[in-house]
Amino acid sequence: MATMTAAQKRDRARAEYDAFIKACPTNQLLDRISDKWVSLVVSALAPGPMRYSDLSRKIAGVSPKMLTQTLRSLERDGILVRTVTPSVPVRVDYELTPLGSSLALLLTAVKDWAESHFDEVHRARELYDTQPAG
Amino acid sequence: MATMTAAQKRDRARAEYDAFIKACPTNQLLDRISDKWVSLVVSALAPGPMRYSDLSRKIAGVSPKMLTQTLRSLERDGILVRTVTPSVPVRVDYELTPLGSSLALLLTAVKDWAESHFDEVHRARELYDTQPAG
DNA sequence: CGGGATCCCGATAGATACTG
DNA sequence: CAGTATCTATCGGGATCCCG
Repeated sequence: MATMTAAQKRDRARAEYDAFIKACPTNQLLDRISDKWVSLVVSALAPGPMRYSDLSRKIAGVSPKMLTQTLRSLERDGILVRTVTPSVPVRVDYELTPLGSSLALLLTAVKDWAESHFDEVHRARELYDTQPAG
Repeated sequence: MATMTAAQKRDRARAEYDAFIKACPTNQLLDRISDKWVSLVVSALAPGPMRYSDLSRKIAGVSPKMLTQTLRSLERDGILVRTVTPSVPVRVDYELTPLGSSLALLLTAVKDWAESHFDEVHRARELYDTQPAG
């Protein structure tokens, strides 16, 4: 059993760590924001409501599965609302909630940071890449 | 070949879309921020420099591989600096750069948003989950 | 039109073991 | 102590088919 000690210690550490992560709202929402499609959907909806097919056209590279999946999770989180109009061909509209709009603002802040520091990062990368191995 | 048309169309769309993504600094940095370990490392280093082993202890659930990988990419991006002290047991310190500190600030903003809206999201989720299927 | 269900694959996180 | 190398399990995500 002595050989498992280290692994088990880390296991326990991870358990505590996981609890921390779960308890921490930041990380919960961080991986929501981080999701590639989430930011695109939120940005796409920021100007106003859109239909499903409009979204899939505007976002272009997304598969129906991921679009639906993203929309559902965002709906669940109260980021947007889904409105079904039972016309002959069903019509579904998606629209940001106030919460969603505030998320859009946060994403804007991230975007601003990214844009204002992008060249710095870029230069750092080039410098790093030209370094000799040692 | 006619059967591939739809897929190929989407493929081309994805290609253009990918180009857009690559050109857009926001997305580049967004998936940096979004990375689970990045936020933890940056937060850990915010108060001051730390050694490799200190980091691995403080962050707890991380494997050496991921820690190194994360540290390297952050170093490359100019978020932190790596200082090697060739003592008898080698000593390596990691420290945030000014750029890294500004990233820490951004993460704080994200954290603030997350904390102030977490209960909203939580309520939305509960509401959503209690909805009957239809 | 707007999805749900299913299968499948490539990427990647993480464990483990070894090295300077 | 500070990593590196390798292998595997997991999973996001795309393709496809089908339903309401």
